[in-house]
Amino acid sequence: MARETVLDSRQEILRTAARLFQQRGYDATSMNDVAAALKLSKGGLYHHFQSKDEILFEIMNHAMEITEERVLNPVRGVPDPEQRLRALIRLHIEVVLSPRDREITVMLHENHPLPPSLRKRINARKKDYVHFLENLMGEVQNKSRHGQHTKAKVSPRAAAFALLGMINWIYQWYKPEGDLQAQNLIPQFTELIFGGILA
Amino acid sequence: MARETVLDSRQEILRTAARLFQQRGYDATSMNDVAAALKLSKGGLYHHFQSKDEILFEIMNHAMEITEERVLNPVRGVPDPEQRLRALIRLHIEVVLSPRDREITVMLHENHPLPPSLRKRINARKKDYVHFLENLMGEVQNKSRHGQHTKAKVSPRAAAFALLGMINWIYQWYKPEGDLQAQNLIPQFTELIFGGILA
DNA sequence: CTGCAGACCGACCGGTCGGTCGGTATCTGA
DNA sequence: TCAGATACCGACCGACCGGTCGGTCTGCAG
Repeated sequence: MARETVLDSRQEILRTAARLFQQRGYDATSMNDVAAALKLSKGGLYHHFQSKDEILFEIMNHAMEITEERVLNPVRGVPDPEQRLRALIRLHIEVVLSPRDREITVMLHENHPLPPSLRKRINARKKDYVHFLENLMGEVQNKSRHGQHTKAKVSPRAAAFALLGMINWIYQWYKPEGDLQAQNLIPQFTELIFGGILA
Repeated sequence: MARETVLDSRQEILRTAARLFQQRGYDATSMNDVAAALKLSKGGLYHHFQSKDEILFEIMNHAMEITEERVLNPVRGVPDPEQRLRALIRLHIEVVLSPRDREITVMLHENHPLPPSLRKRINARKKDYVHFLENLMGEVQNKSRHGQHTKAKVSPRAAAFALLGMINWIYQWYKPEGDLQAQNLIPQFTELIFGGILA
């Protein structure tokens, strides 16, 4: 029981910290702010985490685990490459837009403050994602033009970075009350990518 | 003559500050750092600028002027919508990747630290750019399917945000020594967008 | 030669930051 | 019941932050 409550405390701290970091930015959020939002003293907060860096790292690591579980794992189960890419686009957009998963936005925006050793570990996980997407792009292109001897105009790598940019930039302009919402966004970005990589 | 040297000083400070802000981040760069890089004391630095915020605002404003002069103005001179969009993509990518224009990256990344009143002024200029691009996307689509009664699958607005995301995200992963350089990037992103919006 | 203005210095200010620490309240398992 | 572990408090630290200020140096106009 003790073990679980310890983990629960850490998780709750991370959730609150992620919310504040997303709203005000990492540097502009003090440990006092985080503690106060949890109705805790700063000393109490340092009982659970060694440093502010550790909190940021755990948030980012959690963000990578969220992408793993909510995007990559479901997607791996889709046999057809084209459907797999369609699923990835949809799930990735949903994760970025999910108000529940503020860790994602923090991970996308706050890489500077992390000390180099921790940043490398996050970047390694990001690179795995890029490679997965790059391979998937190649598969979709190969399958679509199987038999034909034409070559795709857009390389899988460029297409992967383009898609990541489109989606990961959403948090910079998206307003939930705006006229461009998730339901419109998913099919449109999907069409755009498929039209682009199969051209 | 005096007037010009004053402006030169301010410009040189802004250039150096932009470089440091881009490398270490705005919050992580102290006014002492900026002053030291200019071989100046902090007091001397405050002779030219009233606050750190003012420096950041001027950098961002300068970034918007760079886009105006190096992207929008040249592009406005292109009569054909399709060629206009092609030019915009190329010039926008070149500006983002130009090592000389570090202000752009700072503007893309550091919006949080700006006080609300100044941030609104920057955001207003950004919105103008989005609207310009949105209209251009619509023009290209209309011209391409003139006579046909089909409707484009991707709205101009979604396409505009997608393109901005693709390009503005580049600074997050681009390595000048990498295998994906500006010369490869420009035609590939161009193909991807045209394939996508005309699909 | 003089006097003034702009450029600049460096000591200093109040405040805040991340982080520490000694001590206490609370809970748990034997 | 009681000992020990865990959770937590709140005062505190040194460093550093953005910003100020009195004063000095220098170059130019009259």
